[in-house]
Amino acid sequence: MVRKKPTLVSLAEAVGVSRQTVSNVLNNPERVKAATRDRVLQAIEESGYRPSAAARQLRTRRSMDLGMRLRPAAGGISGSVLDRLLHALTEAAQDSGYRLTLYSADDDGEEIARIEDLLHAADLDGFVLTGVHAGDPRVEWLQEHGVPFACFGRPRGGPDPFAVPYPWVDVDGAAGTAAATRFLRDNGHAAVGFVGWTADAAAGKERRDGWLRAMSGSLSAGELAELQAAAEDTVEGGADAARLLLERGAEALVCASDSLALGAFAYLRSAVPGRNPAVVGFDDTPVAEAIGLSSLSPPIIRAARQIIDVLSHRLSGGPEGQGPRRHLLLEPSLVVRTPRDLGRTT
Amino acid sequence: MVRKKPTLVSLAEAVGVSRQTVSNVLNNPERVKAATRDRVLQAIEESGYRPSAAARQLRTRRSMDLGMRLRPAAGGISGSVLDRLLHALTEAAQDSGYRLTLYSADDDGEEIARIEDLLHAADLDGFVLTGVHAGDPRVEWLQEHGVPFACFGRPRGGPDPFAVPYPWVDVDGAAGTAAATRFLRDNGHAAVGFVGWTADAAAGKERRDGWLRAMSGSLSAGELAELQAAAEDTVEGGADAARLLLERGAEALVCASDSLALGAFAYLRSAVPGRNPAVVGFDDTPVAEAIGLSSLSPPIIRAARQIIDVLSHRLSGGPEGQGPRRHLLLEPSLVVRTPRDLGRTT
DNA sequence: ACACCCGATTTGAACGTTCATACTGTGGTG
DNA sequence: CACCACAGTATGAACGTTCAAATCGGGTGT
Repeated sequence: MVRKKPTLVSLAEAVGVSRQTVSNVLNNPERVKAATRDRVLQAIEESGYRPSAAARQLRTRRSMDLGMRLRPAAGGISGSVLDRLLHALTEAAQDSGYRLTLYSADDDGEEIARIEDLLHAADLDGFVLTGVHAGDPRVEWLQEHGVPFACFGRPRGGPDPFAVPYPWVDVDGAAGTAAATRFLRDNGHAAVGFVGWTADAAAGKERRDGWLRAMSGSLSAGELAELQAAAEDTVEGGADAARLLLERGAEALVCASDSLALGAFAYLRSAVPGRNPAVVGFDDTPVAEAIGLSSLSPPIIRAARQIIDVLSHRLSGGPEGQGPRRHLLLEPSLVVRTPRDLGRTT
Repeated sequence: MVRKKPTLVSLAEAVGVSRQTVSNVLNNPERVKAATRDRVLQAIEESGYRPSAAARQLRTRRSMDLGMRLRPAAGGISGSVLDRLLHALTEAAQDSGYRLTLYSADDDGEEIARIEDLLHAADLDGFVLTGVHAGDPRVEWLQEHGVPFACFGRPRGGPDPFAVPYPWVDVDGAAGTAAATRFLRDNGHAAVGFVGWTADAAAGKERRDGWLRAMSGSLSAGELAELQAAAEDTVEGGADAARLLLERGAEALVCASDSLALGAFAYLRSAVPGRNPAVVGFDDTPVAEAIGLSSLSPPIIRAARQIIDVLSHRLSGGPEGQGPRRHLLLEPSLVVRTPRDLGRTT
């Protein structure tokens, strides 16, 4: 059976020093003589001592605990990005000695209430925000109350995101679509089309710009205008857009999402039976892997690492000027797959 | 600006009572006179007081915090079930006043180490286990140390799951496939085939049994044997199996997973161009919705509710005999969709 | 009138840690 | 030789809560 939990005091008298010395071994090792330190460390090891988070938190008002909202209806084919972020954040936080606490809220206002709750009651040290937009009330509230936070996603729809004082990481959509476009062109497709969204202007425009950048030079502006289409972010939308662009002479397609790409993929399959569809999606969702669709994979692990690093630096009172960059744009990597042919399998 | 955080003491002297009275208003309201209670409650309201979780935890050795492991490679098309469970658990826990803390671990042994950590350091009150199997070392360890826990998923591969002393919730696979089979038969398909897994015997067998139950009576055992196939849990596997069963006369298919169903769906699409494929998947993953595939939706929210209820009952020292059932099998519900036709959209 | 009980409230102590400060001994300095 | 600096260690207090036990004012019963 397990003996009674060891504490600083019980450990101290076992070793024959004072509790503060043991505490120092853990928190300020340089203050204690090497010989003493070793004896204490060994005793800690043997007893399996773990400092009580509650006691420490009560004294220091820090919990080593970060909060993140779990969006309720994260469903949909691309909801998975946030889920993957969550996984990566959990690991990154754990590696840095932090814990991750989840909460749910239906809207921004409710989230603020939850944050206030957790801040007062549980002394959370910082928060990870997703889906921030210009004039976001959560950002305002957190800044006003001096609460550390970091965002996944730039604040869209406002002034230059690089000018805001708070940290964020984001995926460089333009770099992604540009890389995908170059890849398709290098593989012999001169006329690469782009399928974007009708809604969500900012992110969609960025992804289109990447394609545009990689295409310009070889085609006229008029020709390029013919090679792009906008649709709702659904499979049907993608199929419709693919049909349209195919008629206009597109030979390959870069899509703003995997949903669109899935539709385009399926359409090309049935419309041009002989050939494998040259389609690239965005976000590299599980479906893409399942059906063998090439897609742009966001560097979620890097992003999570960055979020934790920047929060951890801020929380340990690191120097203002130094530390990880405040704003970070990460390029997605193109995952190339060969489409699975399901119709005629042997 | 925010005033200094109120505490029991500051509140108490503001109202003119002792700290213990305020504490009692919160924890044992019946002990304090109605008039006093009202005065205190109002003061709490006005001041926005929140009891300090750390102080409470230090004193009571309870954290109101539950732990759950986030599996590292939860990817794949059906990883989403656990993610959806996580969402539902977050909400259910929050509703019951608990918080959810995540941790990651690469295997069961590492998970035990993490649990021990969190137990000592953070006083977690209980854990949610996923993917338990017969002779699971985590279960053994938790039981031995008297730590409350609840499982999502029955312990497979051992004796009767209903005989184990610890609580679990699970999805009734047989009920699901039986319902799907009946649905297809009611819609005029006499020969409904089943596509199962080669691996993962227990869960796969159960899903097949449901189909068998719903089919038996109308067909001979020999005919039924012809109408089932086993494949790897991939899209190609599903397509291959669909082709095979189609040749053997199947008119509709019930599949053990959405991956298989997706493959079968795609195959039927291209093999029998005129008709909409009559295929039902399992788990109702986002892909199913995207492409219009009917699927069996596991009652995740109910399951989460149950897990929290059973843990919460145990933790608040509820009577052994009463409270929520220890073992709960929940029937998935069939989500019927009309397939999207992407080839010939107008 | 006295002892007694009971509901309502208060007080002292404890949970395990860290901060601020106080103490010790040793070696160097005026 | 008295003094000081300093590294190393020890002590008191505090963080905010809850448990256990003490106190306070009325009634009641005899």
